[in-house]
Amino acid sequence: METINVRTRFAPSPTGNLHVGGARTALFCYLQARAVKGVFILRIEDTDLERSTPESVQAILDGMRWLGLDYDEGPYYQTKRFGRYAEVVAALLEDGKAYHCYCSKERIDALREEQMKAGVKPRYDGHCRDDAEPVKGVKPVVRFRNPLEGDVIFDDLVRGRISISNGELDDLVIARPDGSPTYNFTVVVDDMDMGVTLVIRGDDHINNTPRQINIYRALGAGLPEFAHVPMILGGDGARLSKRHGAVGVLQYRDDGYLPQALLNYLVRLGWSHGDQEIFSLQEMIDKFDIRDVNRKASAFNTEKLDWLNQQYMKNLPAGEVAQHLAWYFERAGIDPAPGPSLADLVSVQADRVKTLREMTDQSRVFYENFNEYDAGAARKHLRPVAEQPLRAIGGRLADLAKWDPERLNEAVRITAEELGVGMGKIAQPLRVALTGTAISPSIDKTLWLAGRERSLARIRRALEYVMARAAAN
RNA sequence: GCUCCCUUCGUCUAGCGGUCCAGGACGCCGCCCUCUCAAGGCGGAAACACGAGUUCGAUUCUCGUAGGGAGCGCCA
Repeated sequence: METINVRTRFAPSPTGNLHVGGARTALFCYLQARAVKGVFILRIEDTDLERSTPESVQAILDGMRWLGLDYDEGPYYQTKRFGRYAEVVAALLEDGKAYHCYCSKERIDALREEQMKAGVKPRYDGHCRDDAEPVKGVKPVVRFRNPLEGDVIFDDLVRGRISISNGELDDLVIARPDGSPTYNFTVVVDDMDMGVTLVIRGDDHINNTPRQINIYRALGAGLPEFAHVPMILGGDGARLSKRHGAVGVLQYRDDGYLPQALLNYLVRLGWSHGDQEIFSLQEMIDKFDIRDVNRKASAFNTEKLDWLNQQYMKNLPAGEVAQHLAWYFERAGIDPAPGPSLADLVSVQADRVKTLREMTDQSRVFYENFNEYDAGAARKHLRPVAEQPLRAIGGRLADLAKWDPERLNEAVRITAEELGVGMGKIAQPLRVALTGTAISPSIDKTLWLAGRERSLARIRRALEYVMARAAAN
């Protein structure tokens, strides 16, 4: 595997958005290719015309790009390769390695039902396998002539040796009456034509592998290596589905996660490197080996993703995080121009929130005016006793030479000392005055982000509120 | 039903016969810090599914049992 040009591929079918399970498979394919300086191919398996949609194709492409999983070849589309599949089917037919089958769906269904009832594995009985009579008016399907005897054995890079008897397999349909090819056939032709040397895919395909291997052999093609990675389950241990909420990669983007964080979370699902939790993309590439992947399905845990996301928000350069944040601001309709730089904002907010979306929501107040005070916060902190502290700090701030966190902190501290009260007596009313709520960054940082003009105006407004309230009593 | 596969704290995992009365991380609990919320520091509770073997010795090897997953399409 490490000696010659490794070629991996990610081959999703565009019947929905790129979900986290697929994204992790794509990540593994990507990492393995990069780790050995191989080639990573993207192929869209869109032979199911009924369920494939252009929107899904776009969602997959967008998801890949957002994650930064760039591919070296593709995207290839199976729908553009129908001519090639027909050619291979014809060759197989010619060689007697496939045959026409005229059995009706009704017959097949009845057969299956019978077999299930008899307690055996349902499979095609080979009715048309040998010299079947063409049935007038029936367009036949093409079936692959699977070997009757022997076992198919392969050494899966993550599962180890897997063996299944040909007696368990049947003659699968490789082309429908209209000539369109089926999945198990197209993958083989594509992987062969595209020179794929390592097939990494979900372990829901493990049962398909033996029959695909038989097709490779019939085609006289060399076998790629296989690595079947376990699935990702929902937080409740059940198979991941829409009822688990966010399953699409782009949903995580919309919810405020950094692509680095999601990638980091995903790579640690089923893979590890000692006790290390945080991996840059480069570290993943350097340390990843598909053979180290676990066999067990793992449950998706949003709390840990949240933690990772915060780690990234805190530790990435603020300017880099700010670039992502700008996207959320735009989406939320916030103009960043009248407020602090987004990098400054990130440096203050990163360790207080889990997502960029939360950061956006909690930062609006530094860019736009708020309409009213949070009722509970105002009741508790904007009381008549707050008048003196607010006046004192307001006066001191107005004269402050330079508006930076150090000086601001000092101003609040000195004011508290002069009034002979604790920091909280100044900070809390001030916090509510500045943000409308009792929750915000430390008071010096809050002042800093709000800026001089805005802060002074809001202190005046709070004083009016306090006095009006006093007068009302 | 049949075939294939899986099984260490709630979750993600380390462990590749003795170093394990099982280590790390998230979460949880407690304490500290503190102008709110966080972040941070310190500490704590928490797991080898079960039963037989093999072995001087099994979390680690083998076989069963139980539980779970996937597949059995003219879907991919």
